[in-house]
Amino acid sequence: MLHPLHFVISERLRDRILSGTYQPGDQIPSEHQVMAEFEVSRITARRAIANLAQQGLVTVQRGKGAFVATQQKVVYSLSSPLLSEAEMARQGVEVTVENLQYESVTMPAEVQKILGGAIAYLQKKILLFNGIPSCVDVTYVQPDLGKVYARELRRALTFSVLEKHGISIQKVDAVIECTQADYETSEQLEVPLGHPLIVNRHTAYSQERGAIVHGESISRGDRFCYSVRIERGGSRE
Amino acid sequence: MLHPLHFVISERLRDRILSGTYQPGDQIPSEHQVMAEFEVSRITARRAIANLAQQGLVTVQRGKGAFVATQQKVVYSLSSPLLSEAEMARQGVEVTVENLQYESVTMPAEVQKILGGAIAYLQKKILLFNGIPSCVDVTYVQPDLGKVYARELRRALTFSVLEKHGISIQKVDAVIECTQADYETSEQLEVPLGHPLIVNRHTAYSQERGAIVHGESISRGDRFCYSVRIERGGSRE
DNA sequence: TAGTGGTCTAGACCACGGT
DNA sequence: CCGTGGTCTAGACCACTAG
Repeated sequence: MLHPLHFVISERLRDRILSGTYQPGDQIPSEHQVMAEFEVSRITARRAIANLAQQGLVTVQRGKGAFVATQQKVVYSLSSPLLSEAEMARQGVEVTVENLQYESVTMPAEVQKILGGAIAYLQKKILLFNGIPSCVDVTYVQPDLGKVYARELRRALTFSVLEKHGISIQKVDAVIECTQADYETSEQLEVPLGHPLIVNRHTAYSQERGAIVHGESISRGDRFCYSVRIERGGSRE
Repeated sequence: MLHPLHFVISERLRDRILSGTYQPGDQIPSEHQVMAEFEVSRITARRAIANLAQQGLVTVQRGKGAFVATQQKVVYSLSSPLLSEAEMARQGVEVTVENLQYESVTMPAEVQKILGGAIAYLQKKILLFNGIPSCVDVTYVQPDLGKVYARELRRALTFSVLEKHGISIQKVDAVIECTQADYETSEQLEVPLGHPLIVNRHTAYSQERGAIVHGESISRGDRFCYSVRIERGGSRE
C-alpha cells in the first residue's frame, strides 16, 4: 500500500476543494457519506476529514458538519505605524481590548536583561478584532510608564497609548515565529489544540529611555500575517 | 465529563515534560505503557501522544517511540543582509541547494502585475541546512537576469548571486505568514501533513530595474524564525 | 524475536444543532 | 426527533527498529 487509505480519501476531497467542486463555505460530505462513498469505516472517514482540517482547508462544526474554509488574512504592518487602532480601522477591523492581568511583578531573568531593573508592569490582554478573539498580548512595561498610564494601557494598544503621550518609539526589534497552540492559548483564541499561531516577540526602545517595552503578541496563524518593507541605504552592516 | 480522557492524559504527560521529569531527547512512555498507567484503550493512549506531537512537544519515530523535542530556532535576519550563505554560516549552518526546477515560464497573473511582462524564469529549489531539508524556495526572476545567471542561480541563494554580480537590491517588500504543510511540501521538507510552516513572500527591487524577483520561501515553523529591526526616522507616514 | 508505532474494522454511547 | 460530529472500547494486521 503506497499511501494509507485515509490519506487517499483526503487527497480526493482536497482536489474537489481546490478545483471548486466544493466552494468556500460549502459543506463537504459528512462522515457517514464518506463512509458510504469510499466504503470505509467511520474512523477512516473521520481521519480523512481530520487531515483536511489539519491543513486548514475545512473547519468542522460539531452537530453541523465540515465546511470549506474561506479566509482573507489581516495584515499587521511592522513598518512605520506600529500596531494601532487607526491602522486596523483602515483594514476594516475594529479593535477592542479585554484586560486579563495588569500588575507590578518581578521580571523573569531574560526580560530583566532586556529592560533592566527587576520590576515591571506585566500586562496580559486579549485583542478582539470585530469582536473575535484574535491576539493574546503579553507585555512587560517599564515601571514608571506602567504606573502612570495604567488605566489607559488596560484598555488600548500599548504603542498607541505611549505615542499619544509623546513617548515616541524610536526602534523596535522583532522576531516573528510560529508555534502551535497549547491548552491555555487554545482557550483564549478559541482554536483547537495545536492550531498554528504567529508570534511577534518584540522590544521597543525610545530615544531617551532605552528599552521600555518587551513582550509578545500571539495571533491566529490562519487569519494574520506581518508585512515588512526593507529599504537599504546602500551600506552594508 | 469536563475534558476528554485523551486530553487529560496528554496534559499530565505535558506537565512532566515542562517540569523536566522527561528531559529533552528522552523517550516518553510508549502507547502500551500509557494504556497500562492510565487504564485506557490504545486509541485513547495514541490520541494523548498525538496531542503532544501536535503541540510540537514530542516527535514520534515509528518502531522506536516518542521523544521530547529539543529545538533551537535558526534566525533569518530580514534586515540588511538578506538571506545569504555568509549569514547562515555565522549561525553555524552550512547551506546547500538542490535544484528542482529552472525554466522560462509565463507567470500567473498576480505575478505579472508585480514583475511586469509575461515571461520569467521560475526556479524551485530546496535549501538544505547542514544536510537537512529546511526550506522550499519558489522564485520568479526577470527573464534577462534568469538567463544570464542560470547556472549560478541553480546552485546558490538568489540574492547572493545577484549581489555578487553587482545587482544590488535596494528594497524588499516581504510578508511573513504561517501555513500548514500540504502533501507536496510535507514530502519536500520531510514533515507530517499539517506541520506548521513559516512563509516569506517577498518582492525585491533594484534601483535601476524596479521589481526583479518575486517569490516565496517556505520553512519549517518549528526550526526557523525571522528577525527584523525597525528604525524610525521620527517621521509619521 | 520482541517491542514499537501505523492503519483499519465494527460497534457503542454522548453532546450538539436543527426540524 | 434525526443527523451531525466527539469520544471510547476491543481486537486485528502490518511495518519499522532493535538486539
